[in-house]
Amino acid sequence: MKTFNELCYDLLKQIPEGKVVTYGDIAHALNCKAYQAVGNAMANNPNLIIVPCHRVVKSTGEIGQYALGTARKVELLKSEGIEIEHLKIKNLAKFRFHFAHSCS
DNA sequence: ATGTTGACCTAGA
DNA sequence: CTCTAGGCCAACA
Repeated sequence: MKTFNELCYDLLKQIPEGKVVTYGDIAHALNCKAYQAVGNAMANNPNLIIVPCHRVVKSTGEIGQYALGTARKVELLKSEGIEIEHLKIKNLAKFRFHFAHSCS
C-alpha cells in the first residue's frame, strides 16, 4: 500500500511542462481534501529530481513555498513559459492542468 | 490512541 | 483588495 505521499508524487509526475496545479486539485484527484497532506508530501521532498514539485502552486495563484526557495520556483515556472509577477501567476486558469479521471 | 505540525482552502467581514 | 476565523487530512513524536 502506497502512502498518501507516494500518490501525490505519482500525480505530480503526470503534470506536463508549462502546466501547473493547485494543492487542492491534487487532493481532489485523490478523492480527498488533504490539501495540507499534499504539501507535507512535497515538504518531505524524497525525490525532488523525479517529481516536479515546482509545478504545484496555491489556489490563489501565488507560488507558495519551495524546498529550494520561492525565487527558484518562480524561475523554473517562468522557464516553463508561465507568466509570473510578484510571486503570483498572471493567468492561473490558463496554465491549470486537469488530472485525468478513471473515465476514458 | 492523542497532540502537534504543515509548501493549504474557503468563507465572511 | 486586506484581515480573521474555521475547517480539512495525513505523517510524526
